Amino acid sequence: MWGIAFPFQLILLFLPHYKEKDQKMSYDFRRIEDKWQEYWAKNQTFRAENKSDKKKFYVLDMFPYPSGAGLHVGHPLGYIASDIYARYKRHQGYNVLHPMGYDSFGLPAEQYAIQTGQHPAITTETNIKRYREQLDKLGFSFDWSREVRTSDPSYYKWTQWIFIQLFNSWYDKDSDKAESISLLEERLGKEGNERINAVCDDDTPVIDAAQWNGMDRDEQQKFLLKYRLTYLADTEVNWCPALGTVLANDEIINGVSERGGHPVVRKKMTQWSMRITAYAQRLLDGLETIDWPQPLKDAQTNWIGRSVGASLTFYTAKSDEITSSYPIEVFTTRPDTLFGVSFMTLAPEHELVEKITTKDQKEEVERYVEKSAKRSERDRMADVKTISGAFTGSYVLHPFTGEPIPIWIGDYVLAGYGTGAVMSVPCGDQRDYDFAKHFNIPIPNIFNGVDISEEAFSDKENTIIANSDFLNGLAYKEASARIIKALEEKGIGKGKINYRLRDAVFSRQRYWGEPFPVYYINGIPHMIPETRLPLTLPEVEKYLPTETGEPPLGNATDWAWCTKSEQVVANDLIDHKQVFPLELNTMPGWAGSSQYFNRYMDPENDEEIFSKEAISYWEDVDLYIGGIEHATGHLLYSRFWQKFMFDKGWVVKEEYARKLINQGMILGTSAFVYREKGTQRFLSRDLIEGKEVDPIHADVSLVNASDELDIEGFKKWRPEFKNAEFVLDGEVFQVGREVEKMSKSKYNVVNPDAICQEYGADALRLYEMFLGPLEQSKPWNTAGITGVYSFLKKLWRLFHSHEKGTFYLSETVPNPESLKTLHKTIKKVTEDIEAFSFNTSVSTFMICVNELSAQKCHSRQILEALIILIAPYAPHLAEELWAKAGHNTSVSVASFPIFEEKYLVEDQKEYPISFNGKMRFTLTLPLSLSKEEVEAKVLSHEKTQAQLAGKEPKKVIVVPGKIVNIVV
RNA sequence: GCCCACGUGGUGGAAUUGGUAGACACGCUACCUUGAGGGGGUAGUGUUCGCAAGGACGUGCUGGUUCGACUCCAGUCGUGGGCACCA
Repeated sequence: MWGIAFPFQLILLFLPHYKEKDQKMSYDFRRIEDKWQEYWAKNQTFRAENKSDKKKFYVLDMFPYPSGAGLHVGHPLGYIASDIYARYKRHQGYNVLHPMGYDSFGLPAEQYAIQTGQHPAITTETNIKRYREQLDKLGFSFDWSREVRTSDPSYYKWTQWIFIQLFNSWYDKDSDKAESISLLEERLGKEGNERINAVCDDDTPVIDAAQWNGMDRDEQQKFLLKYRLTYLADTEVNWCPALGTVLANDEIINGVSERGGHPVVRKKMTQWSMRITAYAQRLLDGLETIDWPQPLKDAQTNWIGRSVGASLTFYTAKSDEITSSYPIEVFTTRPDTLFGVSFMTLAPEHELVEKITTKDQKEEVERYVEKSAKRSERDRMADVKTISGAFTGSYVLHPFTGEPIPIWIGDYVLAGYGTGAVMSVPCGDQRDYDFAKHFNIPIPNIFNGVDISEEAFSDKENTIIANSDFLNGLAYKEASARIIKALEEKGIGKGKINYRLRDAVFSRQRYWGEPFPVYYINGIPHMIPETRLPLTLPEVEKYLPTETGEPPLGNATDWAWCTKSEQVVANDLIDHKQVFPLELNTMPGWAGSSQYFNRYMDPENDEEIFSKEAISYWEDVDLYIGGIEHATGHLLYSRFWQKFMFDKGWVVKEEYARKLINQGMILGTSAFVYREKGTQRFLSRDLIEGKEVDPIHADVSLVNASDELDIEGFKKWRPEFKNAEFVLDGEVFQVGREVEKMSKSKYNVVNPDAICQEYGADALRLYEMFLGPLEQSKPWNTAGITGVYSFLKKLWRLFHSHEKGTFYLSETVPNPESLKTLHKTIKKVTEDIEAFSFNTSVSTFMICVNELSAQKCHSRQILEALIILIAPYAPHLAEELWAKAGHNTSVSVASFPIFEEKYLVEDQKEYPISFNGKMRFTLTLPLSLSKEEVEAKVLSHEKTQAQLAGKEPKKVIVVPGKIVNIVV
């Protein structure tokens, strides 16, 4: 009995003591992180106030679409960076707005609903919960009281509201801003539209006041649609039959839908459009005023595609067969080459083709038109080399020479760009040149001293015009100005700036999006009253298009608007007198994300989109972090809406984000095992040379830091390989590695939850930053996290006394060495955060902790400063140490340490001594020495003499405090 | 084809903006510590010649500017991204 009891008592004696010491000493990140996440939530530590004497700072992340897959380690990268910056700004005394929300309308939830019948709102709710849990685990300092969800009626009320405001506006080119539609009506009633300089549909007829006043209300409304900033138009759209929806150009990849990969065809449909083209120039100009990455600005500049030139009209020649003369408008960037035109080319889809084609050519032209209509965009794109076209048989007359110019059609001219017609100048444009060569059309040379026998000459800068009447001898610029003047005098043309940017189609044939606040009377759209917003999404039985091809909202039974009761009523009640059908389309994904950054400023406001006080305090986003994939989508549309809001005086800044950073993508490091062809034998990586093998993806969690496979784990994971033979290289089986996009199908997805569980959120945050520059794409490799994990443990140990086994800070005056280490760190870390160079600040922390550990520093003065420095990066650990150091407020409001030069002052320098620019040895010398003294000391040194080997130095360069270079 | 970004050890990357290339980590090697470990520690680790001291080479490639170049200039190759028969 005693024999057992004695050692047992011994254990009892030692265990509690041992455990206690162990617990105090060891870095128990799970307990610490749970504790502080709870503390922040309970105390609303990061709640931002709209009224404050402090200066504001707004740090914004692109809000996520809550997908069913949850977050992988690539998603939080930008959030960690912005969180560090937000926390840093709080330490600097700013009132920081750092919100988060969800872009929760979208196709995946809808497709899931189609498959399962589950309402998208339910899936969305579930996904959001999951996202929130994952985000919370990472210790972000979001002000969750400001959360927005684009699918929430209290939010999309304001998306609908903005839509109505756009509907009620038009763009006046004279005032160069959006104006109220009632102003336009007033002017139309007084003077017609001849003097109204507006952005409007191309086919808008010129009318006088009498004509306007003579229209009935419906006709007037139809006419106004030509001006409204959001309008209904028959547009040729990318119709995807499989999805039953229209896709934007940027939602189509290689001719198939981005989501699902279904075929896409061209089709005419009545759609809502946004007149973003009205803002083309201002969207370009605005880029100059904001600190956004150049590649992103380039992408937007490209997308807007401004080109300067002239628009002019040619008239077709009458003939016995074609008895009327038709105008053909063209746009050209080279009006100076007008005398070099030797043919015209129309897009096969051009409306005039039918009218001007002669009997003789009819068959050929029809065949060609038919042929090119069949070709998909994809074919046309893939097949750039083939030159094809057909002659219409008709001519236009040259506006100055009167010469007849043959009219051709060719599919290299795009119906959707410019006017769908070009004046072809083969000597000055390679495509025109190739076309002319192919069809034996003459190529007149209108350039002085240029050989065009092999190719066209398109160098504007070195152009001297010849054979061109009054343009002879002029350069590009002068010739263009002269010809534009001449065209204007003749009344057949003018200088023009053309944009590639198209108006944005705003209708989607989907269920899970914002309903339009629109009902129809006689096919004319009317807005429901603002006071009745939001118009909430109706329930439907099925989320698919209806059998008659209507959008999913066509399945709703209660989807009609009663103008008397001002509410949604059953479809049965539609009488087209009081009750009218509602719009069946919904808004696209980018609608909800185009103003969310302003709504965060005052998210609970039910009276206004945001209060005047809120917008005038927060103004704009100081730092916006997100992916570059939104360059020509969200980031362009949101700028457009902001400019509109600015015109209306609702926001105070024309550009909503001063600075933007694109975080790079985190790539996966896939692992491969190699199976010998035709066998069940797997070979370790080093054994595959000369063998024919099939690489097979292995889950990255089965591979350790040395690329060794857990064979048993692999067999369990892929039971079909249970009996496979594994040929080892010595003791181990090695896998191959390859960097690919992180994706489920490649088994290289790394889940942040697992990492938090094993190493903690602070380690994950540090590691994501340590990986490399924020903007750069970089591969993920979980193995490396042990580096920052050991660093955190080392940091923890720095605050504990090994002897006492407890938390320990000394109150003694710090030694100069430790002060130097600290201030070196303050300097570097401050510079790094300001430059968004988070990877280098993590290394700086490591160096700092290495040095302080070596110095056995326990000084409160030093270590408390270090806690604050590191708090933005590892907030949980910092809070815990801060509390242990005796503080009872959150470290997040402590002032950031200030760098003091005096601690870094050196009195000597280890000079690198180089010969012909190559460093040979170093020499420590006092910094007080003059140039001459340094030179003398260095030259007399024995190592210098050895290097010189008796030769005389030709020249000695001394840069005091930096370097000595001796030229031999 | 046009526009943009980027090329540094076995790997991720650093370099005070023209001044000691490879900081800090991962990995690897050897050793110490622990009952054991996904623990802690010490030393080494660009390539190459050499027992060593020491030398040579080295930032995609070729030139140039400079006392001195990863850094600036010209050209070139490669990788990634955007746009694309845009008149």
